[in-house]
Amino acid sequence: MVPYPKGMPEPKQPVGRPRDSQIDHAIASATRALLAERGYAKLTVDAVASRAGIGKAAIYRRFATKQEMIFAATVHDMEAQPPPDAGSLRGDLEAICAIIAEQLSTAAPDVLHGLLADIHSDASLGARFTGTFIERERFVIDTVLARAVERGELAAAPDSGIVHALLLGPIFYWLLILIGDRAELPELVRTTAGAVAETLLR
Amino acid sequence: MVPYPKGMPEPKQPVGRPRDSQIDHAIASATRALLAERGYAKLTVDAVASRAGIGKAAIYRRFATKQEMIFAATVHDMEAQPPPDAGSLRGDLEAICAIIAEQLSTAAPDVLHGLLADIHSDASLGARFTGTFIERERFVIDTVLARAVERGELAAAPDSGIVHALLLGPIFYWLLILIGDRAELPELVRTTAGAVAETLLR
Amino acid sequence: MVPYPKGMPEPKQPVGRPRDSQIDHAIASATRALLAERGYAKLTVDAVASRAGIGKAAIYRRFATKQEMIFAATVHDMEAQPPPDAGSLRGDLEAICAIIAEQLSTAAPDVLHGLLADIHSDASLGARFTGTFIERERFVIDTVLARAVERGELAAAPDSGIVHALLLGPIFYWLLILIGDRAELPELVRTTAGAVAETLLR
Amino acid sequence: MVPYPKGMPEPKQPVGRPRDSQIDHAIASATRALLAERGYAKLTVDAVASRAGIGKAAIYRRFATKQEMIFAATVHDMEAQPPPDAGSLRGDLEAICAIIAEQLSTAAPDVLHGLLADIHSDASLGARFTGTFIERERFVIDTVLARAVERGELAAAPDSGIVHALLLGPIFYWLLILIGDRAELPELVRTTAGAVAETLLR
DNA sequence: ACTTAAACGAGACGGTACGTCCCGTCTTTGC
DNA sequence: GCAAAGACGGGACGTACCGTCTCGTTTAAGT
Repeated sequence: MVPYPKGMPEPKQPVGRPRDSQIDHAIASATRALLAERGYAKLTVDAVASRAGIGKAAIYRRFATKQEMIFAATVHDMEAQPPPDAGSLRGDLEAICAIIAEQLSTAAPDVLHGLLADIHSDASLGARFTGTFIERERFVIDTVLARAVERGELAAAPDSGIVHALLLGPIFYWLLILIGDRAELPELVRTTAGAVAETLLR
Repeated sequence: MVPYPKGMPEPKQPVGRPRDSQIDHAIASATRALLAERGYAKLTVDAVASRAGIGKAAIYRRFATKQEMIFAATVHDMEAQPPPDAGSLRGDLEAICAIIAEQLSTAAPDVLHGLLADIHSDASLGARFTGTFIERERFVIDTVLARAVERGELAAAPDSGIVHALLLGPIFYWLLILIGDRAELPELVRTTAGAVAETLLR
Repeated sequence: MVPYPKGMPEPKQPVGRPRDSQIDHAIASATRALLAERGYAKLTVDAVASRAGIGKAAIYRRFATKQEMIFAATVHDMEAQPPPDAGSLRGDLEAICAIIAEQLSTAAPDVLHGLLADIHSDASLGARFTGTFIERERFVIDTVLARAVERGELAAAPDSGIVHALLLGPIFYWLLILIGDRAELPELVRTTAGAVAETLLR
Repeated sequence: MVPYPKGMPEPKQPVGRPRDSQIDHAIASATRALLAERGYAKLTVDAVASRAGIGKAAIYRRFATKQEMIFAATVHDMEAQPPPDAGSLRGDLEAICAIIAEQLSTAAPDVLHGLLADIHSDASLGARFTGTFIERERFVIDTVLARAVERGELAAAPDSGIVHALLLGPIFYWLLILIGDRAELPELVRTTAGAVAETLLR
């Protein structure tokens, strides 16, 4: 995630005291710790500043809003993954699914819901979310489908939106709505990927 | 949905002026109207009271928190649907899927996300959500699967949790994450139900 | 004090169930008890009704406002005293002073201040207060002064307003502002009456 | 009056943004203006904040309750007056009396009563009131009496509490209870001071 | 070494909404 | 047909956060 969404059109010659990168880490750590301790709804910016031993201004110098701060602290390590290449459509789908399941599992459901709610309460945040997370997955799925066409597994690439929903929906539903047992995730991943693969392959 | 979550375990002999059921409706209507007009994040209790032409106390007499109020107003008319009986597993699954898609479509994504976030930020609300919406769907799915076993379509009923996720996950994902075009919902429903049916029937 | 300030221009033929006079006492008792326990500022009508074992409507059927209720409960037994006749101006003044001191001593300072504040926050209440309590005292003082003129102690009756203030002011100040020891009241009464008498007699 | 009754016993090194003293004045001004316009009973904290162009938090950062705020705003400019020295007991007493009459005349009776009621409904406010206003007057009276003893006017200083009540009681009674004409105040002051002086001088 | 511009901790600021409390009125059911 | 019980509209209270804004101090880079 971009650490300094505020400002910085061109990397102009810095003047004055530079930002302390330790503070970046302190903010992220404090945010994650407080999310784990008290949950998304009870997280306050003052508490983060206090826990991190810094002033609120240091936070708002880096992030425009509380939501940006949380976004950066939580999705920070969700680095973009290159499209998997397992050699078969089914293998690729299962890999995509497994990676998402793995990434989503690291956060508590209330945090994910809070984040999603905040994202969808504001059009510009929603656009950023779509432009990064959603587009990234769409690209991965498109790539995998294109390779399947190249390999001759598929005659033509189907609507990738629907494949996206079929493939990732069950994982989200399991983790966010059913709050299901994470031990069963591997089975769910396998079943989901299998169902999608068979449907696509007719 | 239970209209008076506050108090009253046994329906004891009422004394004093009874609650005005018109106010129940006025609260729910005003809440829904304001959610539609201004969105979940900008809904205030004062605005609901003002719009409904009542005092705030009448709201807090019925609901312990703003979240309870919204919960009641939005999940209120999601009346339980009896399990469909289309004569075939595939038909039943498609019917379940279509009903959920229909119900979810009536609410804006930001409302659904706000609701889910609030539900999962509070244990008691979460329990009530699970106890109503989730259990209700689980029962519907279990019934449909049992009938398929009776008809000989299935040898044994599979894990209904996973079926639940496979069947409803894509719809949620489409509406809540992808914010996809609702015109494509029928196709998504058909595809999803088909995929699940084929997977179950091997 | 007038027990039923609401309604009742003429004592017309009562229709229906008559008011329960026990309730009058219950209200007054509960009011006095709660004033003693929690003070004027924390007295609520609901608490009085609850303590008296009656409904709030029974209170508001008798008194137009909370203030009227307290007024009735606290100044109820301040029956009008006839002007004293001790045979001398000084004796009369001391008697007036002593009676007021005695009556004021029965109430806590916070109650008196609360009452006075409520009285002066509303013009109509203020008028009623002046029309009863103040006029009554003025009449007593005028009578005593007139008798002193008759007896030849005074050449002419002085401005009774100033005598009023000189005579009762120190008592009020002692009890309401200084919150002074009530054991010293007799001495204060004697000194005050003496000073006023000597001033009037030159 | 102490501007910041909340916290801070020793004047330790201030950290962070200091309080804006303009806001202190704005609060006091707005409070006084609204008291004059709408009366004590109809004064609200929101109205004060709005009139002063500040947030409610700025008020509650300075004062624990609405009452503290009003207390500070109204007793604020009653600056302590040094004991008068007119050369005679009678002259001094009349000066004391006149100063009090002057100060009390600036406020409406409903404000004074409201203030007194609030002061006596709370022990801590009452203590502060006694510790400032009452003690200050007591000191002035003690000083004047001591000087009269030095001058040989009095053999020994009498009980200053009783002198206090005799001297200021009539003024309070006239302004707060009788709501008497302020044009007659000078005469009342002269008469009262004269009566007290003659009584003390035998 | 000295200037300067920005970052820093602390916390006050305007604003908004929350959930509570109480007043005086209204509406049931039961005696 | 009045009384208790208690719901009702209205409105103020004091609290909690948000995102911004001073304060006085600290830290580098550039003179």
